[in-house]
Amino acid sequence: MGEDNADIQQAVKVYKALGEPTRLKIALLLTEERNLCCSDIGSKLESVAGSTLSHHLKQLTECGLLTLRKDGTYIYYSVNRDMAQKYAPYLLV
Amino acid sequence: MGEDNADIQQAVKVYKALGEPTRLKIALLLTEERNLCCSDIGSKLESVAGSTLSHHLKQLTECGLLTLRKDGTYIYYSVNRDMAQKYAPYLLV
DNA sequence: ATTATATTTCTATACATTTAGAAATATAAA
DNA sequence: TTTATATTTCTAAATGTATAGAAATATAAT
Repeated sequence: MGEDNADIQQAVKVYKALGEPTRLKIALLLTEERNLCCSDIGSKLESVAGSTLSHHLKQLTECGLLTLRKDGTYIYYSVNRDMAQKYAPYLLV
Repeated sequence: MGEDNADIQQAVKVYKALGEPTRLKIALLLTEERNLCCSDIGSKLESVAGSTLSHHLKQLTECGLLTLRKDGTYIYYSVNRDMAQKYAPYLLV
């Protein structure tokens, strides 16, 4: 196996993040359109509480799949395409 | 989004299956070496009960990532490379 | 300063998952 | 037919996750 333990743990985090419907939808949204903020994303999903959304975005960010850029009160999210390419190029279709 | 709902559900299943360390290790093992049976796999992992292993293999099979071939009392597992290619080519390294 | 908006953290609850022992099933070997 | 081996299903306990409301934080606008 060419994969060391750290890499496996990283992969588990990424796949765990994508293995939940709301989060996978968020990742797909952000692959299609970059620089969406939390409330943009919220308005594109059916009724998810802000606190729930925040929790999901944190998970997607912490595994490295999303990057963020702060601007004032807003936080703009985008997918990290290198990570998507490595672990789940399915997203990039 | 080019992905329809059924495809998203399928992808969620695959990523959920891979988002757990024991299952990801099983998938990596089976990418390296095809046609391993349940107990072969068990002996390559550190102390996992047979019932637990069976449960994990079921999940990996039900999402389509693994194929199986029965031979007598044994069941030989392999990765479905098309599925791996589509959702997680990371496995194929 | 006050108010409004965006997002997070805290807290609690409901739900799902992981785990393994024990019992069950299935096939093969003696 | 009895015994051994491989795997599954059942059951229960422990742990983890998703969810959202309420309170907190942070920035911007009035």
